[in-house]
Amino acid sequence: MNEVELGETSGARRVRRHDPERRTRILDAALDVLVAEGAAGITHRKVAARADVPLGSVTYHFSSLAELQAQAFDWYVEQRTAEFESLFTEVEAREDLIEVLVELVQGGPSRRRSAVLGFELHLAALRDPALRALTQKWTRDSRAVLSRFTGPEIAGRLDALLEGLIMHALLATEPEPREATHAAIAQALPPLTGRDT
Amino acid sequence: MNEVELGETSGARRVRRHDPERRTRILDAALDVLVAEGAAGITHRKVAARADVPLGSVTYHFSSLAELQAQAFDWYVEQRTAEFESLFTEVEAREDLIEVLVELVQGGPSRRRSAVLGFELHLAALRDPALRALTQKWTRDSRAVLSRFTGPEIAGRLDALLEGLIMHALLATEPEPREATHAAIAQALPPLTGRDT
Amino acid sequence: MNEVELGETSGARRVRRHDPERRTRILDAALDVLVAEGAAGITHRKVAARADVPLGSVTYHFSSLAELQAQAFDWYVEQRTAEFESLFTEVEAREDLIEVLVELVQGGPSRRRSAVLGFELHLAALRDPALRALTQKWTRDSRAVLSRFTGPEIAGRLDALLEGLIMHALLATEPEPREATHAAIAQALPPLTGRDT
Amino acid sequence: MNEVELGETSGARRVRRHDPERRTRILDAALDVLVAEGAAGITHRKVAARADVPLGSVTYHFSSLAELQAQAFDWYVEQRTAEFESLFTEVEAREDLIEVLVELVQGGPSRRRSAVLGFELHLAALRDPALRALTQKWTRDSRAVLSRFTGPEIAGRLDALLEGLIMHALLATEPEPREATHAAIAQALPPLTGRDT
DNA sequence: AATGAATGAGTGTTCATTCAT
DNA sequence: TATGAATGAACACTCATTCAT
Repeated sequence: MNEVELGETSGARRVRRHDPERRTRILDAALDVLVAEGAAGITHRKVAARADVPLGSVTYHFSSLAELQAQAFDWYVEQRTAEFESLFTEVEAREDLIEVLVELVQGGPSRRRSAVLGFELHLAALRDPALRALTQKWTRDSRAVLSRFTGPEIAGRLDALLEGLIMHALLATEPEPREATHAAIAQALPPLTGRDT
Repeated sequence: MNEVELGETSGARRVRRHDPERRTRILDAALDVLVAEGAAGITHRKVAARADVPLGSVTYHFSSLAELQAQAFDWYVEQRTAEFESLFTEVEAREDLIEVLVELVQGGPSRRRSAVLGFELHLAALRDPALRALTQKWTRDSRAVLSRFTGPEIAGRLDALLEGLIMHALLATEPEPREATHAAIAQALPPLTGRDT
Repeated sequence: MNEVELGETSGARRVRRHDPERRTRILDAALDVLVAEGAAGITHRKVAARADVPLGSVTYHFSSLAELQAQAFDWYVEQRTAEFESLFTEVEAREDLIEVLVELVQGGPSRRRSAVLGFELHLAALRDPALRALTQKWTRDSRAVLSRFTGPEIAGRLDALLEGLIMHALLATEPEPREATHAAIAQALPPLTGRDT
Repeated sequence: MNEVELGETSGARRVRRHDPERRTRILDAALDVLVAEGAAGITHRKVAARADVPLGSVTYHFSSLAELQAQAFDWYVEQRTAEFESLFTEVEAREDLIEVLVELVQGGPSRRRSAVLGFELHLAALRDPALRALTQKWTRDSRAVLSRFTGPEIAGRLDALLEGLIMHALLATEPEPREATHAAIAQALPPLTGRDT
């Protein structure tokens, strides 16, 4: 809807005829660099190399490095929100919910990239008000999903708890026992309200 | 004798021949820069300017920027651990504990610097194993303090919850109501075990 | 069209948009610096200044200073080999050969640059195996040229003798008499074998 | 004679009561660095580290880096001249002389340090007139020693040849056969004149 | 006599960004 | 539309040298 092949007149992002996924490939590469080296390490050159595109291609598609970073975070949140939502499609009972959240926290290396990016975004947003709009929307969306099961108040607490648990899991040398995570989440989660019981 | 503490009128730097606190001043300056600009923004020059010492002085006292950063984080944790511990000296009943923790989360701009540095350290530690030793010791110490009131298991959950609440507080545009924070902490905190009831 | 070769009056640098010989100019400048200040004195900035290009241009064309030095030496050997070969095109008799070699040793300031660079290369090659490949090719080529007149064994000795004579000539405050050089070379050169007598 | 324990009044170098060999140890360390890294690599710090003395000790004993280098070369030539002279004490016949010189050229890694330093000095002297006085004295002395066996003219040629042979030996990946070196020297060496036949 | 602290100049290198093509 | 060449600012770091002690 907001992307047209031809005839665009506004200043909105163009779509290229050839290699239409180049933009996304660059964004993914930027996220890769972000995970690997942190916000300090992101440069046009590294992103270009990782995306396997010429240097000029990066500066062509993104008017500045800050813009590239911002759009990469946009893209990240977009993906992560969808993924987060999809986790709950089959949740029916309280125990299902707990199980999903435990998996979210414990989810091994596969979840690491995602988690690291989340914290990078949070920290970047501390200093960049433009990004703060994004984190707020993200938080709101996450809580909304949880709220469907818990009500808004519990959702907020749960969200904070998950954040802390994930950070600790990332930093721990040896993984927390699954039962401990389970107990922590269960304690925060009274009998479900919401669409089901 | 040839150096006067007071009466400096110009902004120009004085010759400081004997300056035994220079190291610490540089470390504090590094933390200031870290708060203001993040790990990405720390440079010898900015630190030197903030500490009001010549550039060469920073490289003289710290053999590399990584080393400076590491020692700054050490210094931060040392201070913060002491401060954290002192918060609990007068805690006697469950409600005291809750109150202290709510204050920790809500504590306004005065606590901002401290909190931001904590998250910067966490993020840096994700990539630097040397820093991970520091975060682990820090986490261990924090939990030990909490454990005196709650037992180890609850302490762990509580610590995670606090981490998440603080991050959300930092990012929120308008502060969470104090009651919400209170309720979240209270929920995580069963009747006290430990040295008192 | 918008750039004029002549008529530059100020020392200021012009914008040079299309400058296909820039690489070579940088290499020549590097050799100039090498002659003037030795391997110890070569820096990006000096080379840039001598080549009349911006600093960034040097680092753009050569990925490191070592690479610049290596390519400069390559370029030097390429030129010098050709020059060396051309010296012998008209040599027919033994006396012609001697005369050419005497000139090689005695050849005044015009030859100084070339000779100094040769020794710089030798010394650099002592520590850098990559350069050693270059000196070996160079030595092989030089000897091959001499061999056409003398056979390989004599060529080797002659080559060593010339090297020593040139070094001494460079270091002497007053030039060796031409006859002494002549005699030294003549002694090392038995009746010619090779393509002529 | 030129070094007194006490009561020095002139500006000449002092002798320290403690650690009287520190000066020489520093000079040897400087030569080590020179061999290892070339003239480009010599710094106060590296020399101090190699000599295992404090940084201040180097600047205390030598008023500048150039002075340190110059005195290191002095010290080198002094040692090498003595060593060179001693090589010939037992030379009686032409074949002895040849044998000594072949050994000089072929002498393996043990001679490498010495040879490298010789070329470093030559190259440095190309640009520093003060050092040129030293190289000239050195050359004169070497030739004088050879002259005792060969007469001055032959000594000069021989000296040049040796220089070239040594350089080639240093740069060659596989050593020249001993016979080739022998033949080269023998050819340059007519029946001996001098103190013996 | 001896040395560690200190500093400003200078190094190689990386980089965001601009621009001609 | 797309890109390689280009450049000036900034970076981390090294260093010779000075100086108080």
